[in-house]
Amino acid sequence: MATLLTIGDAAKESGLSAKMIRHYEQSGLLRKSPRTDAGYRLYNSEQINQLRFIRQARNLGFSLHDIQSLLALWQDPQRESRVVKQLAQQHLDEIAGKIAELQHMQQVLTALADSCRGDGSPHCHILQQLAKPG
Amino acid sequence: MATLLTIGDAAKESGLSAKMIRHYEQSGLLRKSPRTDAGYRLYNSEQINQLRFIRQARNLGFSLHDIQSLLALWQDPQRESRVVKQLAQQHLDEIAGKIAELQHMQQVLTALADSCRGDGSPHCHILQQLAKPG
DNA sequence: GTTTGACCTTGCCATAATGGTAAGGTTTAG
DNA sequence: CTAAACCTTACCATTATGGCAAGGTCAAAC
Repeated sequence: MATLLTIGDAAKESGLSAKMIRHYEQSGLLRKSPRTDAGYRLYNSEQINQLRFIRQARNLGFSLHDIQSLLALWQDPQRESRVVKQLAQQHLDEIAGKIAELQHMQQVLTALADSCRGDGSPHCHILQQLAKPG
Repeated sequence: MATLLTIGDAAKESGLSAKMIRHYEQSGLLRKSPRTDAGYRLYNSEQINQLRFIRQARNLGFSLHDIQSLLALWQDPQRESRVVKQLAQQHLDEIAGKIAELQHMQQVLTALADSCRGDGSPHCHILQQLAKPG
């Protein structure tokens, strides 16, 4: 059965917002969807699957740019899994980089916060440290 | 000695870019700096210190919004260190949240990547998983 | 004294991904 | 027939930063 959903229902089905779906279409991530006579977008189950794919990739932190590649690979029966894995690995490297950066901030700031009494007095190592020229 | 620096030198001294300094001024983070007759901004050593303060806070990931508060606290001799510590703790919570989120992505994606052969064949668990309805 | 290069100025546009709002058309249920 | 709940487009906002362009200024070299 070729059930066709309007964008609101497609949003509910996919876990995206209608706003995002329109945005993805406009930015070329999705092909333009067919419309009713009144101009309402319609989505079939294949397109719903695409939307779900996008949502899951977003949940893994992939950029829309990367997702465009992932979608293309997904739809290419001739793809080499090497390419997909490479994309994933690249993204993992990025994630690891961000984690490291955040952990560094965490470490430094935790040390500072620990040495701040946090009471009613104005003395505070955090401000003191931020004010140091280093 | 009241050495006055132009914005380029202030940028070098502080580790910020001239663009950022102008932006900080325009967004109210910094007071409007005095100008030469020709309209060039001039910075004295106190303002250079402020710029350094901002850079260090940025390095710890504080938003410009938070930095505005930090600057105000820094310049208030009546501050209570409690307030500073609270700000820091709040930011630490945010950092921890982001780290957790990234680590979750890392974990899931690593598992997927590990189960992708990454060779010349089209078979790929990563795409398979992204395509699953869950 | 003029030229040249390195500065400075403002203003506008771009990024990434999303949300909000407004003004207006459509469909459906009462 | 009307009201609610949809849909449409278009524009603006967010966050922090970079880039570019058109034009003014300053210092040094010629």
